[in-house]
Amino acid sequence: MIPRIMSRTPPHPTREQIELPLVLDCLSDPIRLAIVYQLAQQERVSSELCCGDFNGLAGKSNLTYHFAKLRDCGLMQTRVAGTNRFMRLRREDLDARFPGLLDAVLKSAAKDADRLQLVAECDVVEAD
Amino acid sequence: MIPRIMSRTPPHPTREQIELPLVLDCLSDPIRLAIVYQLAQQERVSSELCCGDFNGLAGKSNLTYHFAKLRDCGLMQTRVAGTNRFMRLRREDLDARFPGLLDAVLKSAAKDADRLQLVAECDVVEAD
DNA sequence: CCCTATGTTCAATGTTTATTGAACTATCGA
DNA sequence: TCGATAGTTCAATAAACATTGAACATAGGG
Repeated sequence: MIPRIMSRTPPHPTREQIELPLVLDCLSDPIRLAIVYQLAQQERVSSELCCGDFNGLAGKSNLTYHFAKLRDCGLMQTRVAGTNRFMRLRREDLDARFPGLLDAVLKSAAKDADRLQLVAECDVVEAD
Repeated sequence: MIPRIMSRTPPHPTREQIELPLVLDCLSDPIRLAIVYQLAQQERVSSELCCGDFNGLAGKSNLTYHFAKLRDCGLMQTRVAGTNRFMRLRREDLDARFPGLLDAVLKSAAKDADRLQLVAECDVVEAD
């Protein structure tokens, strides 16, 4: 049996490798849009969140799947710390690559927060 | 045998029915993004294009499929005129619903025009 | 050192998607 | 009225996608 390695930082695309269609496709999924939205709100505070902070959105293994997609398209970065993985938006890279895009999407999402069942700004607190 | 009707204007969503995830999903397909991009360039001129103007992008029946998706999500409008169907971007509705979004996507696409194999501004002329 | 918490991997599942080509509908002009 | 032109519909297909649960890996605390 080949042991599988899980403890290393997964690969991320470089800034230049970020592709518009992949980014848009990532953002088109309601769960991933909610993840990105939540990460964007966190930017004002500590800028990082860990997997468990999104448990309300889907099951654990399903979240892992969505995190991988968000990472692969360059929307977010994962940092491994002990048994936790901390994520943050790759805002600088996104803004450099596609100026105004992320903000336009986030503003649009905010406008439809109800419809999209997004967490309100003050709800972004850890659940017990 | 039930005769199928093809000559009536297909249904379009109202402005309020336009949904962010559907719009982003539509724009995430390279062929549809190219269609939208080309329609956006046409805005400066006659604002309308017909199906045949996109024949370079895919086969006819495949284009019909993509047009339907673009219509269903509210990105474009179809007007039936004789044996032609004229399309235009629903810019006003889009801008009202998600301010800045369409322009941000178009600007991002323009930046990657090469990578996305989009027609240059002056190339938007009918092929013989 | 074991137990628990955190998160990943993998295989299986059912759904949606994009793409074809062939058959069809509809309109226009000669 | 016939033929050409423009585009749609439908069925088939293969690929990609989202979701699940069970098994696993990893690190930290008693």
